[in-house]
Amino acid sequence: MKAFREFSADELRFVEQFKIAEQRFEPGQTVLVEGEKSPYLYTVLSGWAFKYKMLEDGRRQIINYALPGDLLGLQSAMSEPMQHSVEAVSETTLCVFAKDKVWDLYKEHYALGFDITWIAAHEKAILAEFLVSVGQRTASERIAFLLLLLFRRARSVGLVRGGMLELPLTQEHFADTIGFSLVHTNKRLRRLKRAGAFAWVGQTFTMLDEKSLQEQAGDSCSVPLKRPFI
Amino acid sequence: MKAFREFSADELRFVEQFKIAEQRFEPGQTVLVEGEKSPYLYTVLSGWAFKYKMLEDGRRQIINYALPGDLLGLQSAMSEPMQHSVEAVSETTLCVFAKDKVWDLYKEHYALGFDITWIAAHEKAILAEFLVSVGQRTASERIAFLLLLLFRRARSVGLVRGGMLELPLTQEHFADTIGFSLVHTNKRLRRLKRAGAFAWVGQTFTMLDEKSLQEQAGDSCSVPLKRPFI
DNA sequence: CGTTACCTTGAATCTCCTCAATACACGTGG
DNA sequence: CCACGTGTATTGAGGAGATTCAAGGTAACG
Repeated sequence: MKAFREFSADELRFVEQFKIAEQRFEPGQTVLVEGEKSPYLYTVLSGWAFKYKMLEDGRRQIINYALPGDLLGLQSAMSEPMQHSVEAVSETTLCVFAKDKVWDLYKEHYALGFDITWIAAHEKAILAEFLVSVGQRTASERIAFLLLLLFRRARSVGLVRGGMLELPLTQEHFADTIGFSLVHTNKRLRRLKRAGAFAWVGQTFTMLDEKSLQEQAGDSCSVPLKRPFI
Repeated sequence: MKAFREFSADELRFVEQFKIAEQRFEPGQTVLVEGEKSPYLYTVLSGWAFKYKMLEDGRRQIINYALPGDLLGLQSAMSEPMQHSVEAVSETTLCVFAKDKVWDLYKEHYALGFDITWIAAHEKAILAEFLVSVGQRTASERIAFLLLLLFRRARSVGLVRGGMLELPLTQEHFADTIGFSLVHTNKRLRRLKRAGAFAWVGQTFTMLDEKSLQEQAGDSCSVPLKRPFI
């Protein structure tokens, strides 16, 4: 849980009493709902979740994925209603914090406050990357880019062993992330598979040629991956 | 410049010595470059700017617009290289801060640190809205949505007088924001104009029927607009 | 008066969407 | 054990939507 930055003894003590509980969510279960205020702030301990927004007619856009170490509910921790919903993909364990102590965190442990800002800025960078992808890249590029991004993020938190990764997402998740229909996503994904830079059978993703995949993504996947906090 | 939150006397004093200078940029001038580190942190005092990323082959995605009150260069203020470039649209005046004092800000004025996090979280919300737009909405919806968003943000900082707004953007900016070609953007924009919810002649945008435009945007334009800091 | 920047429009082509059908794995209940 | 439903993956066909290419128009500016 604290594989990111070395805390001081003081900070450790604070974080420990800041933590309320751990909570488990089943696949498909909703963690947070757009428009509601949550009294809690979460971090992911294990599992995959995703943030999304829906339009009235059912269209869904996945905003970002949450892997171990990521924050959930920062807006609501700042007394704003949630701007998106969050759903668990796999079985997911979250660490629950009391949002009413966030203020104390800034007051008494400014370094932690700085870290939270850093995380928010970092997530902005990821959203910007997604935006470039959805706005400018072709279907194949978007898929390659998303696979690459997820693989690298997963690797950076130790989820990749021997080039293999347990990837619990469906093609529908992919479609709703890259902004194409499920059918079209499927067709382009099949083509990419045949190109051979990766294998994806069942829930097991295997990276075979990362450099090649990066070329198919139109290069540039430049998301920084280290993270300082919690 | 401080139309957002009431500062304490202490905070005011800090912000004033935190501020280094004011700097003016001409239309088209580049403020920050992706990949570089800037020793400064900026806020917009007047004018319009935009944040964007480019792909190698020249495709450009506009990430967000910066209006008076917005922060520029937060990542670089946290010792990270810039994740996007920034360019001035109109003549723009920026307030320049020393990034090496950001740490002091968190240490001695935690409320300001909290505000910065708030701003970052708020911009995440805007990026998420853009992502939904580019990923899910039709061309017409995207244009209507963007017009609505810009109009409301401009209004919230006092740039709208009598339903009229000086809008210095070109259709190319629009195209690169919503993820369509310039030609197609033009055709759909003309149609929207004929629908009559707004007028846009030269650089003058006039809102005629905000509710109607919101309907054409597929409703929901739910971006919060108040802002606490600087 | 020529250049530049921006807006506008048509035609041909290609991408992507929708509809529809099939296939497979899984779990459940008869 | 098998029939059945459900969720996911796959593929084809036809049509809507977007792209590119190309051409023309206007206004501003030196």
